[in-house]
Amino acid sequence: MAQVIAIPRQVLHQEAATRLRQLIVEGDIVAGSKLNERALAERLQVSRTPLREAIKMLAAEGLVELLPNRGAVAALLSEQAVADTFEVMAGLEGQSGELAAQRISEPELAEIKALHYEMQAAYTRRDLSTYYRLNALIHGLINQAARNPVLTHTYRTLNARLQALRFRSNFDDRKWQRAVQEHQAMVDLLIRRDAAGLRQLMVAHLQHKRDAVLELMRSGAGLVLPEGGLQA
Amino acid sequence: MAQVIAIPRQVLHQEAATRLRQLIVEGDIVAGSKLNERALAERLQVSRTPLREAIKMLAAEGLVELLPNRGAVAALLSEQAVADTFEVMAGLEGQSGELAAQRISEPELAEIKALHYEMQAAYTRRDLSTYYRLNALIHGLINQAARNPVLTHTYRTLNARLQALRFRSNFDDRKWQRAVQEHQAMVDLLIRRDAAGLRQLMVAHLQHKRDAVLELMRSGAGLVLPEGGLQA
DNA sequence: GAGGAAAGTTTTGCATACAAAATTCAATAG
DNA sequence: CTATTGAATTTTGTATGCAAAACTTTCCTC
Repeated sequence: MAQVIAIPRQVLHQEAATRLRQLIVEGDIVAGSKLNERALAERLQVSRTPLREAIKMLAAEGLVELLPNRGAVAALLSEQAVADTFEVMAGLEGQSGELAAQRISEPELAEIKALHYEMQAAYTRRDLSTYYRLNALIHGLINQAARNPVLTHTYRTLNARLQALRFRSNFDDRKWQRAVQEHQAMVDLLIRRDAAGLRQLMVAHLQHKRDAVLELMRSGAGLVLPEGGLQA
Repeated sequence: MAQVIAIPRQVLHQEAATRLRQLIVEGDIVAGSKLNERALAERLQVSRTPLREAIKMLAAEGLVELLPNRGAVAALLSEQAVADTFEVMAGLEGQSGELAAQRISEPELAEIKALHYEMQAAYTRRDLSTYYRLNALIHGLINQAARNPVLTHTYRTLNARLQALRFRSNFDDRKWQRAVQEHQAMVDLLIRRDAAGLRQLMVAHLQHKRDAVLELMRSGAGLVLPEGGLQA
């Protein structure tokens, strides 16, 4: 029997959804901007039919807002919506921490420790980009360690909305330092398998992050603007 | 200027999504069954295009599972998936309770009290159907009182998946009685604005509900089967 | 009768065509 | 110059047609 060579090429609407999600989360499509179907279809090299299906999926994920008869826009979060989202994220992170402390394996914990040291190095160098990448990885691993796919999915979906904001909230060095200290405490609590303690810490950690982001939103600074910045 | 008479007729893909969601959540479409596009389009009186868009939305909500090149099926939750979903729901309900205790208004509290008494009446009559309706209303109002639309949306989405199971978990009278007692305690804690207490209680309440549902799933009983039941 | 290939049928996935709604733009009245 | 009306254009929403994949049935071999 001939070996089945599986070409893993996804169906087009999945492919389109993945790429469009990436465009929005990474800020290539600016929050609030209109999604022109013809232009996007051209850009993604698909016809409008699978693209529209992809847009509907992202709308259900909250990354896109549908305006009946007027198409779709990349979701733009109000200050209140950001606060609300962080409030829920704090709960989900708290639960992640609580469950992770109960369920994490030694290899997982070792990896988190290693990433934590790398992150400390990035902090010492004030390398914000690397810091952010490692920070996201650590939070993701803690979430994974909670061993609950529904929690992971819910967490990732909400997180994508926040990432689409493209904020970089630790420009304030005092806050940045506190975040690093909190991360150190997370590792310690994980080692001690202190579920209640880790929950509490992660809720606080997220609240601090929320405060930093809201402060930046209010000041209008810190948001990574697209090429060309804002037009008058 | 002539008054604008808004005919609130939704666009077809929204209409289709709403009706298909209802069909799945209410059990008219059995969990695990295949969604035939032609047949469904016929049933909903739309063409396949908006129906497919609706299916993609429900897939993103977790009510439908997409099988590439093989269409879609109404999501069927494994025992593990049910346990995971309840675990997250417990966290969301706990947070709802915590926030509601801090933010609920007097009229909202009064309405919850009233519904609670009605629910006690339904319990006394062992009127399961009315009990379930009121129970869902009360949980929904507590969630609303938390004043966080993101929390509400997340809660509703996950809840829809569980509702699609069509379980009726309080056949065991002891468990049913405990649930009613817990509801009484919820009202008391809301009156005292005891946020931490209500969080704790609602987490426990959901854990008990999870246990009851899982027990029913394992026994195979208690699930409301479609007309005709299971075929061999 | 079991197993398996091949033809036939159904169903999904995608592109396209067309209708309807919204937007743009120009012309004109005030 | 502003506002408003209405035509022209663009864009969205839906239906349909066709190709490819999956599924079913038939028929043949052993």
